[in-house]
Amino acid sequence: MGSSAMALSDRRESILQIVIQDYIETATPVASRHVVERYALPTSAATIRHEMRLLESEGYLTHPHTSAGRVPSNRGYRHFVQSLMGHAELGVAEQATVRHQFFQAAPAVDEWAELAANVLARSLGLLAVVAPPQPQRLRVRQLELISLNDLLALMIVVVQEARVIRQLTPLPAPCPPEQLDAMAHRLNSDVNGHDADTVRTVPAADADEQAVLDTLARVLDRDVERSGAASIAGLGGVVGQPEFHAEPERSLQLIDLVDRQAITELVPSAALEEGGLRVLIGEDNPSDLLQDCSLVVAPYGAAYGRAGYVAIIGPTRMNYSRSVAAARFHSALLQEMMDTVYGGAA
Amino acid sequence: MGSSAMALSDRRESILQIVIQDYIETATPVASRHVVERYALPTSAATIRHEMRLLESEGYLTHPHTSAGRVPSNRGYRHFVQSLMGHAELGVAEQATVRHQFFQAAPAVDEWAELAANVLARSLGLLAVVAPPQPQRLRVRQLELISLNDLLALMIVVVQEARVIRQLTPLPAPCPPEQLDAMAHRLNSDVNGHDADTVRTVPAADADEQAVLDTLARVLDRDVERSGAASIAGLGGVVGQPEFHAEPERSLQLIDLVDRQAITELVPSAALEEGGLRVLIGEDNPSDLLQDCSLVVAPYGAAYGRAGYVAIIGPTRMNYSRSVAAARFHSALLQEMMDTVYGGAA
DNA sequence: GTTGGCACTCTCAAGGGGAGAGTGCCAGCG
DNA sequence: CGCTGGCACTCTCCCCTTGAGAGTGCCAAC
Repeated sequence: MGSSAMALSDRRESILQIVIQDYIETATPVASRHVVERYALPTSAATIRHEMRLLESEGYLTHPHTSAGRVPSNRGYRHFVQSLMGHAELGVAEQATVRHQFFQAAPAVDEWAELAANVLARSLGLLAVVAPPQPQRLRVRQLELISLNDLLALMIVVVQEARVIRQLTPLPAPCPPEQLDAMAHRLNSDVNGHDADTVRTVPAADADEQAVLDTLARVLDRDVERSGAASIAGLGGVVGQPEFHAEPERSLQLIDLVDRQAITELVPSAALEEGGLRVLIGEDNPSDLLQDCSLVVAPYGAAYGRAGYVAIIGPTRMNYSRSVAAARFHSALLQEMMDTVYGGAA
Repeated sequence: MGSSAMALSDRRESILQIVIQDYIETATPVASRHVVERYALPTSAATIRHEMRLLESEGYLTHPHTSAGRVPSNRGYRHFVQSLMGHAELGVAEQATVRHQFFQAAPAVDEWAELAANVLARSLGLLAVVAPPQPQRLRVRQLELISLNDLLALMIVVVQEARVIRQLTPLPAPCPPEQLDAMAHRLNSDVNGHDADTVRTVPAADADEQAVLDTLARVLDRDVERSGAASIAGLGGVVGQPEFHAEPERSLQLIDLVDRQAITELVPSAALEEGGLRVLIGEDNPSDLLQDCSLVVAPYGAAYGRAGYVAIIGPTRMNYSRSVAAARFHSALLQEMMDTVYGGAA
């Protein structure tokens, strides 16, 4: 495995960087001759071969077979991400466009997550998973009751955790629209800021009010479970990558996971705890499915419960620089959106 | 092409039925010997071969190549669907389970569509697309304004067409919560029952009110476009089918279409106009992508605008009996749900 | 009308070069 | 002492061939 402590010489580092960037771009093993020609290096192919050999003996590169060019190993990618890739930012114009789209969208975390996933998937061509934060409890911000008929009301609850909940509520006693309106007004001050538990302690004036409060409490409980359905986009882009072409079963597994909304299982919760952006490469990932894949995770919204995250999944050969920049930008934007719109109440 | 008018003999019909059912089940061309053995027919393989040859000359069966068994042609499938397959219904227990799930869900067409797509995809193992009806216009039923801060309000619009719209609204002049509340109350009677066009004619008392009305009108217009985002599920099941294994590019196209939410384009609007359930087989379909696929479409909710639909997409080799039964059941259920919950207002 | 027999056709999987691509190493050179 | 050109070596990939297997189509007989 070579001496992992020894620093790489400058030239060797830049060769490593070239090999990785070229491989990221072309998806084919990169040959010594290709390197000198394309990058107009002042050395011969033989010299590059020599350096590549050393890089391989130190574990940064591999060899699919004897007569193939070099391919970055996971260790190579890791070094690249830590030291070689630099720190890119999204272009100003792109930032502005995305920001604009967000302020156009309906003001709910789920919508933002959906939008973020779509934008990320499209701009990176990779799989994007965006999960809203999971509140531990939901607190009422505003309660509305809309009469559908005398015995059925539509309840709308805006909660402080950036969600709007809708629920049908049967009424035990007939209740005309105006009366329902009055009830909503009355209850609003009683339940404002309350969570499921404290809503249960609010006294009710009559049977209808009791029914509404019961439903409200139940719904607050239920939505804690249900909330945070992650948005997923970009499946087409990722299974179109050459690494998936070779192994159709892997593609199928991935498709199935996405279809069943179960890729969230692939994002290890440990990655969220530190709070910073993380890059998991190859075997860092818990699942076999992602052995040749990398995962970029950026958490956000920890103040609103269990943190949500922006995750990018793609082959280890992904463009880390862009992915990291995009994930960082979107997580920050989501955080900002939540703070602006719902922050005052958190 | 043989005499299309001539009726098939009883024996030939039952051989056709056996071949189609066997092929649906096994996905491999069915050989004459296989038929006599598996179904214990009182004739020899040679006789079956003879009949198959006639069925082929009449266009009901085909031949992948000289030494392969028979495969149903599109015409064969069509005949099967029309005359041979019978009329199945979903099991009572299954009906009850699904019904229960629907009444548990949040009361909005989009949620129901999502649920229906998931249930269908899971139970059939095929691609399910469920689109809510598209209203021609949205009419306000109730308007709520929630103050986020002095310059930003959260607008919630309940419309008569079974939807709840949320939108952020910047306010030109600072407006404290109580004042906003009063404005909502005042506006509510002005806009109730109005659509985008008539909302624009409502006079505003001040700049903030104008801003709110503008946003409202814009949002009503925008959501007419946006509404009816179809729910899609079951991609995993369908690309796992053997017919897609052979052609990865086709799978990719399909995945991409699903990913971009664009499969709705594959459902020809002509199929919705008659109002009844339709089965489109192979070249009946407008898109090249579905050449070896069939589409089962069941419209619903035409009373609420342009009709929504329940669509099942799978290889022509799909289980038509189950697909048709399931599509019929779900479209009826969706219709029923809409009528129960929003019917009074339509 | 039905049947067994048989020749015929086509697919599919396995095996065998030949071309091409790259490396590893070495001897020589600045 | 590091760099370079040269060259043998290895491995993949593609094409071709070959043989086994599967099913049919047809025919002559019942």
